Amino acid sequence: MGVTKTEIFTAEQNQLALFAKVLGHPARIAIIQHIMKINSCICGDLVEEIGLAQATISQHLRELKNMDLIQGSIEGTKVCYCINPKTWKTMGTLIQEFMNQDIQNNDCC
Amino acid sequence: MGVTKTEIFTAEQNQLALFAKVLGHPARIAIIQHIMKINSCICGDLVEEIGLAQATISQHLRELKNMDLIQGSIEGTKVCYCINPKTWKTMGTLIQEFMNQDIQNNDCC
DNA sequence: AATTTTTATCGTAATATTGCAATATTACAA
DNA sequence: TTGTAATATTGCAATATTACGATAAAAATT
Repeated sequence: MGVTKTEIFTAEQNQLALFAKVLGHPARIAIIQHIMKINSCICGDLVEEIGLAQATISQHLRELKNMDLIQGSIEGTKVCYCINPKTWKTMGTLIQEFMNQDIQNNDCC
Repeated sequence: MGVTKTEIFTAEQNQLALFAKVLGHPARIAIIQHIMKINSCICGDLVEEIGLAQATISQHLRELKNMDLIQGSIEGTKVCYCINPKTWKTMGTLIQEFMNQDIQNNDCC
């Protein structure tokens, strides 16, 4: 079917999965890393930086925007993107909470 | 096309994306949380716990196994699963490294 | 041996994702 | 206002994912 049965899971499980999903593509990882590395907003150099077609990059940017992970502002003909710190922190907390569950009693398998 | 161009990204970007991708479904989040909660390996009660068909659960378990995030051992007619602590830690380090990049100069957008 | 229990696999349908060419849109420049 | 540059959107093809019924396999129980 290709359609996820979100209704049988908690809101937290669904949100965590959505965040993980948007990070689940190397292009989107690379985009975020590039914004971080430049240490300011990026304006237009993503297509050369990452080797994908302009339409494809735009699509990945839209997905990151849909999750509110990045925000853009129009700067003439260009559009500048940067991380949305609030969502970034929300995501970080959710992921960390999930990852930090301690693994105990794992001598059974 | 539906096929990711992994060859234009670094091994680390691809691996991080693969880990994120496998966490990008609420059923797999729920499976991991249940194993953690039980605090030992789980043997067979996943289908009732999560409301998906047995074949679907088995498929999600296979994906977690493919990423080496869980390991199973046969216990009679049942199969017991637990977290693979080594991969879990590897993933945690990768994700944390990625998440902890500091957001500075984000007053530009 | 026949039955039951549990899990894996196969096949299939429905939907989602990835990628790109073509085109639209928007703002600036000449 | 005509052209140029940058980005978004549309439409499409190829592939991937999700879900489940049916069936297989393997061990335990009767």
